[in-house]
Amino acid sequence: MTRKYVLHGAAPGHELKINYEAELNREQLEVVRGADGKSLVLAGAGSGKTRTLIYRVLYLLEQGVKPDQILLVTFTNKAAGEMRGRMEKHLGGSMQGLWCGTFHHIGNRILRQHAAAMGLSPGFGILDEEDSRTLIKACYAALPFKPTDLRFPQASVVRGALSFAANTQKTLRQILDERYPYFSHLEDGFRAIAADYERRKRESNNLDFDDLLLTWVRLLREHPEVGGHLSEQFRYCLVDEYQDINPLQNTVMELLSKRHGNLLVVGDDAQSIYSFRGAEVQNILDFPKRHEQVKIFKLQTNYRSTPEILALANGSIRNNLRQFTKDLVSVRDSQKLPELIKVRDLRDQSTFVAQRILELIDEGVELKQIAVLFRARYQAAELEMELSRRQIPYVLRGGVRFFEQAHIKDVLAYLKILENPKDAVAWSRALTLYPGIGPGIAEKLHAEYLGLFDGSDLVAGQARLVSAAFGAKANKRARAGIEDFKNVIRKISDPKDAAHPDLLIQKILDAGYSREVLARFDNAKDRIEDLKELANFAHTYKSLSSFLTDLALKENFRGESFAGQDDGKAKPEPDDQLILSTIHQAKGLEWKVVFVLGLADGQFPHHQSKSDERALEEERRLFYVAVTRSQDELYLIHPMTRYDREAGLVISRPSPFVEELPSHVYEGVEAMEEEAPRPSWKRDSQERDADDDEIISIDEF
DNA sequence: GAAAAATGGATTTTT
DNA sequence: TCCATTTTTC
Repeated sequence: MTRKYVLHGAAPGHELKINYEAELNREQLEVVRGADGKSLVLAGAGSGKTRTLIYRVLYLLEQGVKPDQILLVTFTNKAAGEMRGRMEKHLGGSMQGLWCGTFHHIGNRILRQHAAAMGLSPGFGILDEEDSRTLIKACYAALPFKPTDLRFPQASVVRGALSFAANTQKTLRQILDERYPYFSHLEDGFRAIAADYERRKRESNNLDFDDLLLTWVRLLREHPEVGGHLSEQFRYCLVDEYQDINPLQNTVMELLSKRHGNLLVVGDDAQSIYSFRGAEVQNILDFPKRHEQVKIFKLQTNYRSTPEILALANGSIRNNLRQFTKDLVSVRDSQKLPELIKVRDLRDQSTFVAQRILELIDEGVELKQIAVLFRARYQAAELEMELSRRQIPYVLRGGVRFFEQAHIKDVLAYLKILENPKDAVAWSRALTLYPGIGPGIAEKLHAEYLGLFDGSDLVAGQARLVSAAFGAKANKRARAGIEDFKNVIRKISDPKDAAHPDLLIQKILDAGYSREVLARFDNAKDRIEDLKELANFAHTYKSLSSFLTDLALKENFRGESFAGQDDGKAKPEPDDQLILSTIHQAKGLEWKVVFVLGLADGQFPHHQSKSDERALEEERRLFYVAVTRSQDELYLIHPMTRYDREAGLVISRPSPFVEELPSHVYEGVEAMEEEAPRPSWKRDSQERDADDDEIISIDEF
């Protein structure tokens, strides 16, 4: 994709001259030209799904559809970002008003426009998962009984249940029966908390993630004039990764496309891996049943993987019962078989992977064309140490999100107080940083502040807030902290600074938060660096509100630079790095060489999913996703033992997903050390350092 | 009674 | 390592 199509002036579409026949295959061409009305595209892994969607959009533009009449919804920020990037390449830099983003992004944008209709202040804040949990915790006060008496579940469980009900559009009763039968008798408690949670969100002028979608649906349903207008505007609705859409998201799209019926959904049921968020594979399977006259397209040519890799993927996924049958065909030449590597333990797993990667580099493979995938984050820990020892640069995707780290959120809490003084969550977070102040006192202080005046404007109330009288009633131990807090507020309350979030962050650091970091965290230096980076990032924003909103909805990872947002001063990272990623994070991506870790029984599939057939099928789809990321070489690693805290060293069988494969689709290989066996888990670090360059011989059997 | 310190336990995947 | 619960302190 090196050619560019530049749009000009008022009728952008007419400047597009694309040779579709030359750039697309027949299957893709049919979609691009024919997917009007209700259309379902079943796209196999590596079949050029994104490409097809992009060309569909270009085609629509060429037909004279205005960019802002097109709504392209994707599932993750990463997918949205990639789509936007590739589209901009085609369109010469500008999206010309095209709506492209995640559900939550677009919901947010629409709700800001129509806040008044929904009784919201346009400056509403967004609670992330942690904020939401904190607020729910505070709601336990509303319970008619003591939580400990009835072994009432934790806030995260309550949040999970409420969120699941919202996303699946089921009642709390149903969710409790289906997913939390052991809490089924506590429905009243859940309800009491839910009611109080709603109240507190309203009073603090906040929405949580689910509210962005729920309120959007309510807007469409309860305000027909707005709903009609929006449906009129978005003449073409396209949904990517449709297999991961949950009923709530589906409702949004159904409502938006009701008038014109132009709803194109693209997905691969074999890659549905988000049921924990309420996605149901049944949703895509039933799409043709839910609508009349659905056009069904299939993209079954795989451009990514070798026939050998595809054979393994097909051999696995056909064990699932719930699926459309697809017949993926590779266009690539035959190469070597995928390998199943048996290693003794986790340590040997790391050693093997690191060593094989070094060999691949010798063979001329670039690091960035190699990925190591795993089921769960912690599985990468051991490998990370090994890579550091061998000085192999890597990026870990799926770590703690940059913006969700404690120190980042602490600083953001002050900004949120400025932006939305009613935000009780932010007040509590900032105040409880100070010694002597806990949640109880924080809540009282916030109430006192709100009582000072109508609470709508921090700047107006600032004089009273920072006066000597404020907080004088609190107990002695809290006094010093309150004064410190007032001091920070005093420094950041200059209205002139509101347009400069970076300045505000700097002031918060100077006013004492830097000291706080040094006192509280052992890796304080890194964290202060993070905060400076946050300030750099903030520099590109002209208002506090847009900065905060973007952060709440943006996916950004530690170690990843804020791509495209900074002013050319990208971090001095080598651009050739190994990728470590959870399988979930790897969806939609591809690499020449892929290693999959931990293919042992009990690790993958995750042991909790083994009893449930649906869950097991989802795990198998996860395995399918992992395998189909690979273009040329695939290594499945099976650690033959694992260390159990109680039982000691335990033998693990290979993953059932490997055992059920026909034996001709892979080659079994054993990786053993030459020297005498020794129990690796008993060795101390000195010994480990000593044999950095030991050699493993790889013998086929 | 509330906050701080100490202890114990567990850890899938994400907007 | 991070979080939640229990114990200790003010």
